[in-house]
Amino acid sequence: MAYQSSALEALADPTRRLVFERLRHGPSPVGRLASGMPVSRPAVSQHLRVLKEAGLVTEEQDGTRRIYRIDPNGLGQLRAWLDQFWDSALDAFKAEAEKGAGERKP
Amino acid sequence: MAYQSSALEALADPTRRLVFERLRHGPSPVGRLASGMPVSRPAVSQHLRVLKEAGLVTEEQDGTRRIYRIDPNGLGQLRAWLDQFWDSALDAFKAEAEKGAGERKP
DNA sequence: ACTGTCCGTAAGTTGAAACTTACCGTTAGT
DNA sequence: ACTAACGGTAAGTTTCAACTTACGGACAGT
Repeated sequence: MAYQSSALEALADPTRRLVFERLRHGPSPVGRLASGMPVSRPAVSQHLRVLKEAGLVTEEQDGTRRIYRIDPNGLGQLRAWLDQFWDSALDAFKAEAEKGAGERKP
Repeated sequence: MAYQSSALEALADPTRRLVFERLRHGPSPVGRLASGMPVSRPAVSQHLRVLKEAGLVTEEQDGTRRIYRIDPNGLGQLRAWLDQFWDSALDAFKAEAEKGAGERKP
């Protein structure tokens, strides 16, 4: 908890979303992620740090490189938060609709 | 489409999330939303505009006030995007796990 | 018509975050 | 040991968004 917020903030940035989407298809070292990106490698590195702190990716060392991959955990928490929100919002919507119908003919 | 991104960016801001969470329990005019908030009423107004442009809330005029309420539409799109992401990420995860198992005994 | 309430918008300030370049440590290969 | 590849971190710049105050327009009641 208080974890979805950082995940939300992490995914808000377009460049970071691009990094994340590249990881969607499988793990990758930093250099490969950065190549073909509109920003420099250090920038990608910094984005990866944010994603990691948000629990959205994990890092694994392999020799001189660091392999990053998506962490289903963080994504799951975000999904849970959204679902909960979705449910209560729909409840409020329904309750209000019924109330409105009651007021229509007083 | 290209709608989840603005929704994501909208919900990334803590104050805006606070506004949105207040609407979670039912519709409200701006003044009531702003009262008891850590920011001024104009600030809340500006946040509501962003939420509206992201398709997360709707606005209805009632005399001199504007009633804001959550728009399930925007929330649904965001949820759909996340679900899709979730699915493909899990697929990649599974595929990689199998590949890893195959490499374990070559 | 006058007054008060409600709220959106304009204009300006400020702090944070997304970049860049430069640098350094670590690992692997020869 | 030397060298090259890989990538994290420091420092500095710049852009942008979140706020403030000030203002004005629309509606409701008297």
